Amino acid sequence: MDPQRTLVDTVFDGIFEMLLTGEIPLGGVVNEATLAERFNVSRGPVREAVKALQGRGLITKAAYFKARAVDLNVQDMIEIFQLRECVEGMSVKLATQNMSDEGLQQLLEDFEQAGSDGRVLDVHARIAEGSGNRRIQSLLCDELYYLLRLYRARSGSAAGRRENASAEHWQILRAMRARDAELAESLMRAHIARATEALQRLLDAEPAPVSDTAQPRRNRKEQRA
Amino acid sequence: MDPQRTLVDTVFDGIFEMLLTGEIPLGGVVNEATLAERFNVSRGPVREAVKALQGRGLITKAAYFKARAVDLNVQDMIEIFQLRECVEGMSVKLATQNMSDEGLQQLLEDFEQAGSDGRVLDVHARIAEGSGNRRIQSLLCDELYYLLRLYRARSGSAAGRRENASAEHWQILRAMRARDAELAESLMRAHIARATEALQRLLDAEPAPVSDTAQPRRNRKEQRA
DNA sequence: CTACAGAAAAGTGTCAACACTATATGGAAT
DNA sequence: ATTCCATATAGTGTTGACACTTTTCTGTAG
Repeated sequence: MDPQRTLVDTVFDGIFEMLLTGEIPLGGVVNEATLAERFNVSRGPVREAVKALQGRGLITKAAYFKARAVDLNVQDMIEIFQLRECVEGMSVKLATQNMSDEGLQQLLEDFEQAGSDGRVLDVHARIAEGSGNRRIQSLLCDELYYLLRLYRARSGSAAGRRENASAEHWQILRAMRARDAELAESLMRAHIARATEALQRLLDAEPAPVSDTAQPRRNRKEQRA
Repeated sequence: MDPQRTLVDTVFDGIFEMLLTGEIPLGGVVNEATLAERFNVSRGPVREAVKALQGRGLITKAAYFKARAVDLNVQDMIEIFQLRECVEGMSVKLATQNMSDEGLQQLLEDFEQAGSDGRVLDVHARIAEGSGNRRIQSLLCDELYYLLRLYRARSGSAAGRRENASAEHWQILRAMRARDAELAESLMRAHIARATEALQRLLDAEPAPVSDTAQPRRNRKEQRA
């Protein structure tokens, strides 16, 4: 009666964990046979898990070539935050229009309870849920979520998290309660744009990225999609 | 030396074609063994292709349950267009800021050449390319592209395509040439929002969706994620 | 006739072996 | 020493068989 976890799910989580801890370095190769042995499964489930991770953008791979973990640099994060800026903006706009008074009240109370830090990301997830748009919710909470987690885990977790984020969240929630969708969207976009700017400064200051890639010497045919 | 097509790619395209033509009806079941026989391959490649299609949102599936083709209704399309509205807006904003004068000039000329209709979607793709944000480009041109194509193919292709889209495209391109990023974004968002409104009218008028699902009777345990 | 339980059938998940491709190795020619 | 080619090795792609779960079928009790 449990949601029936298959081996692919286990291996998927396992590989993601290995990425988080750095057991698989960013940009490092991902060997099917090794992983199969590691998890005591056949190569089949590993292949499917790798393909799923590929779909989430965490692993890159071309036919007959070894798979590599994604090499997250600051530029990539900036692009992700640019995408988040507009989507989170639309998310809060729709949520402001669609959420019930009760739901909004609940959200405010829960946020008050949780305290300033701790579960900052939860606010964004709750808003995405309230948007009523499942595709936006999936994009923010599933697809981009893994990339953000991975980056924060491997980059010292400082980047992206900021001091006055909590105050900005309060501003957004107030705009939502006032049912001012346009304002809420503007505030949210500014909220995320500020994080993007922090990344931009990081990029200007430090040319060498977070990656711990053991850059292999390029082989003849490797310049392929 | 070719980009090395694997059987998974072939089957992926084949299944997508079957969805476009309606050989697999929307919401219909997708049987691994049948498809394997159809394409003269083993079930392995089929499984991986199905998983890839699942990643693109074209097929839904839970462990040990039969896979089903997505059942695209108007509500789903509205949600996709809401997402597109904000992302295409950001896309054109970034493109206006980042594209070179030469690239922009080229884009204008190509659009003039192509005539009013024909390759309307190409403009959006070119702009996404010019945004310099690979994640936005991938979202618009890869992930959402398949869903749009499928919907247009199976819904009589009328919805989403509008008469004065070409004029609106010209407006956007003019704003880009004037390097007015804010205006370009506003125009693009309005451009797509108009399509969303058309869908909204469709939803109000016609409660019965496009789907040709042969709704199977619910089984005991099927209420699962 | 309907509802339920158990057995049969169909379908999905997993595995281990084999086929194909890319990478690494070693030697010959320059 | 360096470059090139042939060969060996490692790794990925594919397959068919088997294990597990779901779905359907069938008979029985109410």
